[in-house]
Amino acid sequence: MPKCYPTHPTGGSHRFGGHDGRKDSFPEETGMIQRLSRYFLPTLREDPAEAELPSHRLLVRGGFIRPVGSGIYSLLPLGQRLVARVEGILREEMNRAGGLEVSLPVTQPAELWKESGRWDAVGPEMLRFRDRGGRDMCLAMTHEETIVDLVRRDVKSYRQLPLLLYQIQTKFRDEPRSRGGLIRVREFTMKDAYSFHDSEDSLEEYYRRMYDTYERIFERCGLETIVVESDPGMMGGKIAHEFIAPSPFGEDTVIRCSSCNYSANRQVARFRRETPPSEDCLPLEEVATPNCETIEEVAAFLGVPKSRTAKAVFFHGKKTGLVFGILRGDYEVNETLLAAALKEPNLRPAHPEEILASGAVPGYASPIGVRGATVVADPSVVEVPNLVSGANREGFHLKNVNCPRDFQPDLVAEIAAADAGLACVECGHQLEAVRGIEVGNIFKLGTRYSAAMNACYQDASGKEHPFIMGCYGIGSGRVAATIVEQHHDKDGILFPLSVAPFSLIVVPAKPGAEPEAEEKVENTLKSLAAEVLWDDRDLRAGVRFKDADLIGIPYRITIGRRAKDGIVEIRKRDTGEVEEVSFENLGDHIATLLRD
RNA sequence: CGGGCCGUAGCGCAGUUGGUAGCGCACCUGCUUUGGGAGCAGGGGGUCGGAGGUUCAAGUCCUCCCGGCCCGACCA
Repeated sequence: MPKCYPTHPTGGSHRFGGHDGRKDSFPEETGMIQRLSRYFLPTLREDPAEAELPSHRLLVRGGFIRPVGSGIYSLLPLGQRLVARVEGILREEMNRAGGLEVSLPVTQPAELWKESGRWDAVGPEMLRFRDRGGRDMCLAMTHEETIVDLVRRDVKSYRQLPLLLYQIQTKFRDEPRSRGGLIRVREFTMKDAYSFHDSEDSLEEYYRRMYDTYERIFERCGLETIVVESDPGMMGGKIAHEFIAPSPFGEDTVIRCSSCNYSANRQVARFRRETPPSEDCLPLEEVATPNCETIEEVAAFLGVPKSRTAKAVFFHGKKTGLVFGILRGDYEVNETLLAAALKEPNLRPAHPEEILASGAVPGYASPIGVRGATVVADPSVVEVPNLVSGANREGFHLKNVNCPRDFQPDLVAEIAAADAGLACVECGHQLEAVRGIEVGNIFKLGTRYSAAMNACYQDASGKEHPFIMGCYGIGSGRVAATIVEQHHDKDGILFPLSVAPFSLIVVPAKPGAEPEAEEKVENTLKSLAAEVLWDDRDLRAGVRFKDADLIGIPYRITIGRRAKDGIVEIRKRDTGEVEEVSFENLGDHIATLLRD
């Protein structure tokens, strides 16, 4: 018999980037039954040593992903199917919202980034290199510049607006610290969308639409999320929201009110300061406080509550120079709020020499007598009388410091970080803190990029205006990993049906032992067009049950003991409940299960 | 970029006062097993992260470098 090579059913390599299912959820494979003996599923019996997060552990162990370098992963067939399912949902919902799919390059010339000003503004997280002609290039970490360039060339009239374009594309950010498997990587795939408008109202309409679309997307993915106000950061927008999936291993902290619906990323969260005690201003007094360099030590030494002390924090801004922040001793500074108050994009902790040069003494610092620093005071120190503060002299503090009698801040702004237990800025009720993973974000960009890059349309009177823009991102790999974070147990993953790489796994207790039963089940599944993994491996049933549990396929059909009576078992992965179903009822039964 | 831990077979690990490399799982062969990670027998697989040094002799001691993980700084 001549050896022949099967033609690949999908033909050619139309999926570039490797992570980019261009079709919705494998339609060409609908109804497929994949023999596990012919699949590539290297599961591990033991947890990989370096993995800490459940999703990292389970995705490596379950044969979904393998590490290639720091923050760089390959997707194996099962992982690729998982991500493709997530991306299928993203694509369906973006299309439903009126989005048009495009594909922008990952490798980009520096010119576009120089036009927007981000070539210099963005730090080492952008990977830069030169091509053979010596031209500056970079790997895209986001695509505002490219999309603006695309649109400005061919969209000239308000009649072409609004326009919503999106892509599902690889991005590269050279994170200083990648971690947690697919949760925080350097190379990742993201659904990013950009909208173009001729009015704020139109932007608002689309922003709202994307907000609703995101809620649908995460619900379909089986993810619980909290929507919060967020910091526009380097995107330079005005209004932004993040979708945070609660998880004990999340890197973001959501501050939210348990009474009203206030919620915000801790980076921008506000809170209501307590009403300050009303006291007469007492005379300033210097007291010796040897070896009291922290608020705890000073408060304990002098026997005053921390809330009656003032804490000094020092930063250095590129534009501002030395920044002296002062807030109530029991609060923590929020660097994001401080930077925003100063309109200072580049804030870093100050070096000791810089602090000393201003006349302030670290550990014993107060704004009194400090020169050459921008003093930013939180309202808490402005309102509270008779505070304990440093004397700018080693080993001494001042009692009864009062603002503005003793010092006059250059700026009064809320720079204290909100935290659990403080009062809600809206209703005064207690705030709570929740850890979570940011799975999506939406920004109102305004004209930040269109103005810088001279991307304009003409209005009805022929006048030119820069596009008003919004942008909307969801990391597909991160969503996949977050689903695992929210859906697993001690035995493995519990995929929601909507994103499961396969809907069903068939495990014959002894493959080949009941050929008629296997054939009946196979024909039934084919007629249902279900996506099925069929575990025909020559392994003990127990091993295959363990693997089935590990990889989280929602339903398992076991062909076993009662096959000769015309009965198989259907086991639900998440509840473990088992039903016995006859061959005659199998089709209807599974159809019902897969419909929900 | 700072602090901590760690690099030995595909995975998980052991390796004593320095003496020429091991265990479990996985893999290959055979037999027995077969509904929750089987048993026996045989077998393959290692530049011990890399470079330099000390030594008669280095997985082990010293120096430098590289990589990984965790915490922090940073970031969306």
